[in-house]
Amino acid sequence: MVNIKDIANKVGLSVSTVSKALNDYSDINSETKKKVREAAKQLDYLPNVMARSLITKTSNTIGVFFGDQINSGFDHPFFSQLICSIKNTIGLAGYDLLIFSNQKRDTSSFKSICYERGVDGVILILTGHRRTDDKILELHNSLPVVYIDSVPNSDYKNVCFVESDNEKAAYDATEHLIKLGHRKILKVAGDNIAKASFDRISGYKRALQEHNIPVNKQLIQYGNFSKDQSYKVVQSSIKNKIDFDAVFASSDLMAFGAIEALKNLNIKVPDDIAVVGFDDIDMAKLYQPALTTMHQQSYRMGEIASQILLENIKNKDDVVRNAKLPAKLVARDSSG
Amino acid sequence: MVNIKDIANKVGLSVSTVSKALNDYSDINSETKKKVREAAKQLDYLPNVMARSLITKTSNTIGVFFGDQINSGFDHPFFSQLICSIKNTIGLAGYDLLIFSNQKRDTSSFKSICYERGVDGVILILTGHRRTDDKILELHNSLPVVYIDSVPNSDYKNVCFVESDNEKAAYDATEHLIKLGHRKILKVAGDNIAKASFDRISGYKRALQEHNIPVNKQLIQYGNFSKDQSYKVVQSSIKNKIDFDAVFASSDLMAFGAIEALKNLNIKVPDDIAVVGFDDIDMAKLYQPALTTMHQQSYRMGEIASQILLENIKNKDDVVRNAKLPAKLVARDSSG
DNA sequence: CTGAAAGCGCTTACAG
DNA sequence: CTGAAAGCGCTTACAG
Repeated sequence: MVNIKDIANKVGLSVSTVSKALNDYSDINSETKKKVREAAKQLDYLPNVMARSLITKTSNTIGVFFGDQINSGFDHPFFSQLICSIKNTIGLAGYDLLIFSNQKRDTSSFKSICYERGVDGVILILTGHRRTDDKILELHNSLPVVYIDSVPNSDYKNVCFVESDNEKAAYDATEHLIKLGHRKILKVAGDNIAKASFDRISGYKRALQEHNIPVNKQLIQYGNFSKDQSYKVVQSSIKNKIDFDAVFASSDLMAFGAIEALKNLNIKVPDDIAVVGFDDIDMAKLYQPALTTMHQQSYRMGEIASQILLENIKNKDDVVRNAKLPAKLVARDSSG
Repeated sequence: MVNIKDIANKVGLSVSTVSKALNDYSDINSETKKKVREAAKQLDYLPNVMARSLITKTSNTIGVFFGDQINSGFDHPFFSQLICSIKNTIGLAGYDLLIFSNQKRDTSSFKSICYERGVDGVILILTGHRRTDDKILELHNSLPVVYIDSVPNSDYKNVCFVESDNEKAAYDATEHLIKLGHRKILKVAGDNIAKASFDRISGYKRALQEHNIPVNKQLIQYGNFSKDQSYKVVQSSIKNKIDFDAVFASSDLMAFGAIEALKNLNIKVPDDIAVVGFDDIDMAKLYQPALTTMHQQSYRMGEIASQILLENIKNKDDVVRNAKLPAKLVARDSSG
C-alpha cells in the first residue's frame, strides 16, 4: 500500500511537509498543498488510521456495550431503534460505530476494552445487566460515557444518562386504568435487575396510593420482559383465582403474552379485562385488539445520548448531562 | 497509561522479551512468562491494539456496510436480526463489529474506508443500494468480502454471498395461491434495484407460466418495500377496476399495507381477496388475520455469512462460498 | 532463552 | 514556508 513516504518521494518533499499538506496546516504553501494532494490522488493514497490514532489518541469511533443478558435482545425493536439512531447521529458527526461483540476477551474491565480499542466515547445499554458496579465505574474517569435505559447503582449522580421517565409513565398508565374504573390492576413487571423495571413498579404503586387504592402484593408479578413468561404468569394468576380486572404490563411483548393467555381462557380484552402495555413497538397498533401503551421515544433517546456524548468528547469536560424523556399514553382498543 | 516498557523496567527484562512473554511465545522461559504476567497485572497494563494492528495488519474487527437508501431501514426486523446474528457469531470467534456510519468521509471508495479502518473482513448489506459497481468491486481483491441479500451486478460469480432462494420462494408463494384457486394474482413487488426484488418477480412469473396462467403486466405493481406505498398501490388498483382475487406482496410490511387498503374499502381478507407476504417478521403471526408468508431465515443468514467470512479470513484464500437458504411457506389465515 | 535494533505509518514540536 | 528528528506502543527477524 502507498504511504506518505511514497508521496514525499514522488513530489520531492519531506514526509513532514506532506503530512501537514494533507492535513491542511496553515503554514504550508497552497501550491505545495495542491501538488501533494494531486500526487496522493494519483498514487491512490489511503491514510492509515491506526498509525494516526496511535499518535493523536483519537479514533473517531464510538463504542457501544450492549448487555443482552436480558430477554429483550439486540434485535428487540426498542434496542434496534436505539442502535439505528445512534448510528445515524454519530455518523453525521463523522464517527463510526464499534459494537463490542468479542466474547473471547476478558470482560472483567470495561475500561480496558475501551482503551484497547481506542474509542473516543462509550454508550452503555446495560438494561438488566448483572454486573458489579466497580467493573463499570472505573470507566467514568477515563473517557466520556453515556448510559441509556440503565444506570449503575452507585455513582449515578455523576454520570450521564438518558432514559424514559419510567416512574411518571407507569403512573400515567395506571391512572388511565383507574379512571376507566379499574381498581384491581395486575402489574406484570419486568425483572428484579433493571432500573426501568423498578421505576415502572414505583409509578404503578404511587398511582394506586394517590387514588386511595391499597397496594396488593399478590397483584405484582414478574414476567421477565418475556412474552412467554407473561403468558404463564397471567394464566396461573387466573387459575389461582387471583382477582383482577386489568393488566398493566411493563412491555408490549408482555402485554401480548397476557392477552393471549386471557384469550385462551375465553376472557375478553378489553371487555372483561383491560390491558395496557409499555414501549409502543410497531406491532402495538397492528395488534388485535390494538394495544393501549406508553410510547417510548426510543429513536430520540439514542439521538440525545449521542449528542451528549459528542458534546462531552468535543469539550473534554465532565459536565453531567441527563435527559428524562416523557412517555406518552397512546390509548387504543385494549384498554376499552 | 502503562505500556510494555514500564513492565520491562519493573521486571528488569527487555521490551522484546516482555512482548513475547505476553504473547505466549514458545521460546520464552515459563518462569519469565509468569513474572511478566504478574507485573502486567499489578501495573494494570492494557495492550494498545492500535500499535499492534499497525504491525500485524489485523485488527480482529469485522466491518459492516449497510445501505439504507432503501425503505427498510437498519431497524427493520429483517436487518436487525441479521446484525444481531453477525454480532453473536463473530463475537464467539473473538471479533468486534464495526459499523461504518461516518457520513462525513468521501464514500466513493469502499476499499479505502476498509483500509483506513483496518478491518479484517467486510459484510455488505446493500439491498437496494444505488451504486456503480466499480466502487464496490475493487474491494473484492483487497480483503475477504461477503454479501448478504445483495450482490453486485457484475462479477457476482466471483464473490461470496448469502441470500434466501427468493426465486423459489416466490414460486412457492404464488403456487400456494394458485392451488387455492386464484388466477388473478396482484404482485406488489419491491423496487427496481434490489436483486431480491427481481428474483421474487421472476418466481411469481414462473409459477404463473408453469400453471398456464398468462402474465398480466397490469398485475405487477411496485410498493417500494413500504407499507404506505403498498397501501396506495392496492387502493388505486381497486379504484382503477383492475381485476384481482389475490395479492402476493414482496414483504410483510407491504402485505399489511395491502390488507389495510382492502379493509378500508370493505373488502374482506381472505374471503374476498387472499393475501400472502414475505419475510415472516414477528408481527406476521400476531396480525389479524394472521399473515400467510414466506419465512426468511434471517438469523441463520447472518450466521452463515459470518462463518464464510471468518473461514476466508483464517485461510487467507479466495474460495468463493455461497449459500442460498430456502424460505418456507407459513400458511396462516390471510390466504384462507 | 534473552536482547538490541529496525520498523509499522503517521504527527508534532523544533530548528532553520 | 520546509525538513530532520523524535516518538506513539508495539512486533519481529536476527544475533548471541
